[in-house]
Amino acid sequence: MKKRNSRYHHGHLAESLLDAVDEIASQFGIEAVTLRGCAKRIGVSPASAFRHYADKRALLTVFATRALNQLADAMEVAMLQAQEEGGDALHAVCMAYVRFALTKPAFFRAMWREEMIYSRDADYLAATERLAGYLQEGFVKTIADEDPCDFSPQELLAWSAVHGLACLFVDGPVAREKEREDKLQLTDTVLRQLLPVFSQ
Amino acid sequence: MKKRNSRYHHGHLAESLLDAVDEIASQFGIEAVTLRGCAKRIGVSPASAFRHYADKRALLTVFATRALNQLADAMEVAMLQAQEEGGDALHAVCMAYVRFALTKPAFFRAMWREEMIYSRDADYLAATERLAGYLQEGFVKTIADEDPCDFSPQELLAWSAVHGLACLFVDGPVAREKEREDKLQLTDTVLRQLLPVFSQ
DNA sequence: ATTGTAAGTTAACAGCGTTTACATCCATCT
DNA sequence: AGATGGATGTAAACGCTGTTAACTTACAAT
Repeated sequence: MKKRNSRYHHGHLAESLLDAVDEIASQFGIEAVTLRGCAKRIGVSPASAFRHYADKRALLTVFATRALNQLADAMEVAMLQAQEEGGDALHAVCMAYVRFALTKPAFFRAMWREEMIYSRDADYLAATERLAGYLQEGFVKTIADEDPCDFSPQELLAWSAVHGLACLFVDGPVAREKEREDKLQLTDTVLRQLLPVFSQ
Repeated sequence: MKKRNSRYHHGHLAESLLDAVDEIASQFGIEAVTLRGCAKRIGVSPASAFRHYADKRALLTVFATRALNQLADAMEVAMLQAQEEGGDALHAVCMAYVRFALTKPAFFRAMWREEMIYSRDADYLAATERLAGYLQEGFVKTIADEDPCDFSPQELLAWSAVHGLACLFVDGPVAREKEREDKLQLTDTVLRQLLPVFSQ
């Protein structure tokens, strides 16, 4: 399969670099991610990264895109499961959103750090749209959506609430000392406050 | 008043550094803020900053605290004005929140960038509590607050919604191409969706 | 076999945060 | 008024960063 005689060519450097970002960000936070550090972890020269990414920002953009898709995956799973069990799909998707932010805070931060990524990148934008799609999908059966691309006020409120809660948990002063499960419980309670908005 | 004979001692270096952060962040974003850059802008040696701040993170912490208090000031003004005019104080405070984020996005980002500041700093925490206070104040007349330090689900929902909307506008893909006024109009619409939550 | 190209290396650059040793000024005490 | 000590600024250096340019290696197609 792979020829390992010569160590000169790595073979999967682009992906390995992403994995290195993954590991360093998970351990030490996204601000601690360094091109040289990633290269060293893989056992490769610092300059080699530039054969695969235009600059550090491009690498972080791909990483953010990957993280977005991981979040979207989790939301999809939650949605399908809720639909199977006849539960509230929107609620399940929102809970998955916050759960991901609490489980992988560095990934969640990287997703939205506009100054660190190329936020106009096509793949990145596609990932955000996929994400938004799962949030909207909870509404299609209750509210007639005017424009599939744009958001209804209810949809935007749902996204804002869940995104704001995740951000306040991750970077803000809310429930800083509490356990993960307590935060999820709190999330559930807060989200239930939204029910009268959607069932009027 | 001030002796300007000798330029050796600056006199207001600590504040001037904060102003430099202010200007550079406003022009080029918070990620472009550099200790050396701030020092050069003031006309002072790079090392001088360390007489007043333990490290860069400490400087950014004070800057974030100042920004938090500026936001809290804006919220206070909005609240008082609404109370005078008999308007909805909570709505006014929330609108001020988003308006500040849109007007000074770099400041808003700096406030919540946990990895860039010492978020356990006493002054910083006091500023966040002051901020939270104005959001809670909109509730004191409608909902009996159990614990003034903790948040009720309604209060947390309000903060989450307004914070999430601000974050999505500033760093996210929502309404990226729209004008400031359109975003504020959208904010108003979204916030009005919350009314049934508080008036049941 | 030759050769072209993709993918790696090495060495260097300027700029960064930070520290250490030194210089200067100001306030205070005789 | 003169000495002195602490606060405040400077200069030079450290290792680290992202990035580039010139070079080398390995594979793939002719």
